[in-house]
Amino acid sequence: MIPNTVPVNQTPEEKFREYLSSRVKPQRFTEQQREMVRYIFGQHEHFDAEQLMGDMKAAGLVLSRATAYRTLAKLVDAGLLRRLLTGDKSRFEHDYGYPDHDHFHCMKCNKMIEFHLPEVERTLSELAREHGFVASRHNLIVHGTCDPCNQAKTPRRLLDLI
Amino acid sequence: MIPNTVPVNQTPEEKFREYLSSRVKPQRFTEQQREMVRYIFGQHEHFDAEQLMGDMKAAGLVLSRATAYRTLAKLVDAGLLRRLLTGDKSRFEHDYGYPDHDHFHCMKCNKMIEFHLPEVERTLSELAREHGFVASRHNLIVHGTCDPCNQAKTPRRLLDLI
DNA sequence: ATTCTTGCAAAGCCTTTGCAACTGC
DNA sequence: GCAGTTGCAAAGGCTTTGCAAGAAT
Repeated sequence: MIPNTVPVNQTPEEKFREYLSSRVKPQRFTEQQREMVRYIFGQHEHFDAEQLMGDMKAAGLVLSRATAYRTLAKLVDAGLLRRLLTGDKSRFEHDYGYPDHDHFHCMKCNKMIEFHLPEVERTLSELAREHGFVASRHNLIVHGTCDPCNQAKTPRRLLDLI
Repeated sequence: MIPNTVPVNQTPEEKFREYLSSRVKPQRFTEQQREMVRYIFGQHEHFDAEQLMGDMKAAGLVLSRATAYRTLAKLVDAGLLRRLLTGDKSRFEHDYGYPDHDHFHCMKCNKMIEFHLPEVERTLSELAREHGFVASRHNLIVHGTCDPCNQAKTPRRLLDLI
């Protein structure tokens, strides 16, 4: 449904280096940052800070919580990652080298299904223009339950019984 | 652009009472809850928990933080309020008696501008159906800067100078 | 009377930050 | 060597929760 990639002419690592060095106040590219970028772009799941640290630790890569958060913020700012607002904590996904898309979020299994609706985006930017609003990005998540979870037909839980 | 209200046949207070008494385990309607419902539906701004408590206190109505949060959760569950995910904290707005809509969120002045695009909703539910996804609600926020803030033309701040 | 709600303060959770040691450039 | 980065632990901001006292049904 969504093509897997968009052609890019730099690796995520290169793009990040470029971002860092182009700052008014140049920033440094460290080993921890390199490991994070490589690990993150070596897979394609949505993740949150805690998951990332856990997975990297399991892969023998260690970094402190502080560095994880600090670097994630830079990666978002650099346009390499996109931050998703799902309610509680921040979740991240690839931005660079991956087409724009929105999500279905399954409230049962927590899975995120990507989709892309160009006409919706066109409609939105048109409306924004009419309002004199300068749109920079949007966040669209449709909450519900996914097909597998619906098929499962688990007897619904009576939340009020407690 | 958006009609101000949708016809409803119960006051918010009545609807909340009904919700409370229809629970498997009936809940009680207290004075603090009544004050909250009346205060909230007596105005029409978007608000967060802290603002609500501050405003109510200024109006001579007191309630504890715990009660504010607990009641807001019930009001959302009852379909009276809608919870908006703007990133940091939860913001709320009327749901009952107010048409579905989405938002432009101004990143400079924090204002939220409402809009309603039926065709977008139609497109989304169609796509959901195709995926076997059962959608229950969605959250769409377009971030950017609003017309007044754009007109203001304040010299842009060099965030990197620090 | 029973059972839910309140208020307080403490704890929880995610995220940020001060500071000394460290490292990229 | 200078200036930015790391790691630790502590603090921060928003939200939830345990518990005893109070209130709704």
